[in-house]
Amino acid sequence: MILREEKRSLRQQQIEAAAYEVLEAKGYGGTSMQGIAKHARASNETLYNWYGDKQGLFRALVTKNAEEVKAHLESELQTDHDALSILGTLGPKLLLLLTGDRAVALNRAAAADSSGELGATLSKAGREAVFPLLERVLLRAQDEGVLNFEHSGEAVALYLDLLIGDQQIRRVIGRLPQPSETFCQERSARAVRLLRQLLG
Amino acid sequence: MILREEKRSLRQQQIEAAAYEVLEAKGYGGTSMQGIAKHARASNETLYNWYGDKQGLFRALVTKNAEEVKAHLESELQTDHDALSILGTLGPKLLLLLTGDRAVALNRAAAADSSGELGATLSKAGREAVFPLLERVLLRAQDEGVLNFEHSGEAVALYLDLLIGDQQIRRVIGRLPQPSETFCQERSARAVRLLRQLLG
DNA sequence: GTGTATCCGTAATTAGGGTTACGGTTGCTG
DNA sequence: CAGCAACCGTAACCCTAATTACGGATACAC
Repeated sequence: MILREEKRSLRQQQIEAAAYEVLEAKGYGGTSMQGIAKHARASNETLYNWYGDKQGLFRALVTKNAEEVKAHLESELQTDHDALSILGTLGPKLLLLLTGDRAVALNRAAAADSSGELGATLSKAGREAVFPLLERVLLRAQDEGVLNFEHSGEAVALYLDLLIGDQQIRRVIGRLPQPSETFCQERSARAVRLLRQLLG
Repeated sequence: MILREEKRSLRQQQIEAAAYEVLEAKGYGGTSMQGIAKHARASNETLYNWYGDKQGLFRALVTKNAEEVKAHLESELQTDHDALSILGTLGPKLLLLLTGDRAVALNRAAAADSSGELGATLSKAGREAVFPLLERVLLRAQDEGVLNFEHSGEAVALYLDLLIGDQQIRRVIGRLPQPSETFCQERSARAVRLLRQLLG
């Protein structure tokens, strides 16, 4: 006997999954509420009742995706491995998520959103949420005597430059395919190696 | 007595300038041929006669912008300064151009273009054209005994990671304002400093 | 079983945009 | 000057999409 709230939540997940399929297949410009409704076997009226308007639906997509990413990465922090091992696990995952089809589609939506709202949401719940996680890891590395830096914020920014660089924008404009897990592992290992050279 | 070709070229520049104004103000999704025509005090018919269709107009914008950027940077290479001085001049300019309003607008257009054509044009005439310029500078730095690397392509990629990092995507999704010239100078200097630490 | 809220499938309304077309004006050439 | 090409300003055609509305079906509560 599923509760009403749970049933609705389940239905919303189905609708949101359908939205991602349409978004990834057709881009933001090619994604209509009607298209999503049809794909999800839902009605326009339900979408508008639940999300308010198109922007509201996309706000929900961005917000929930970022929460999932954050939770996923945060669970990596619950280990008592040493900091560089955590980076070795976290780095490839982060890069893979940020360059995955879903993230690319959401970034494209944000690029097309002239209100700036989706970009703000994407960034606040994305990079800006991940930043303090990474900060904790790098501070742990400093406690362990592996890295040495004065400003933890700058150390994190450097790590992100080395890990991500311009991979995202090149994905978003369609110039890079989705990277393999091997590539992400290698690029993450390179980032850690270079970080140690610079801050070790 | 202006020649007919020159007059047309001049008129095209006016139309393209108007296109940029609309594009930067309203984003790609909010930019219509009618809007550009009106802003440029031109007719739809002229636009379609000269550019073929909307995609053709944007292709021209991307292509011409990239040519200008490349020529601008290439003129920096015609000096016989030492390599790191050239990087000191080239780096800030490149970063400033890549994060300027025009580049951001074009990247947004490319992100919205599901054909992938604008992204390909943007990248081929942008990053992929600048890459060999930078390669020549870094090879010059190696000749001068300042840097030492095995693969010049990797050295250039590292430099771009350090110079640009994720500045572009964050501009494109609306999370960063246009950076100041001072910021670009500082970030360029940091990139050179870190490059020397890693490859010096 | 009855009543009601919710949802689906479908359609309508409104607005906007890509592209083409047209009458009139302008500019150039012979 | 006459003829013609090119361009402007305007409108038309066709299509798409955001949002709202409606009849009917479904599910739930009493």
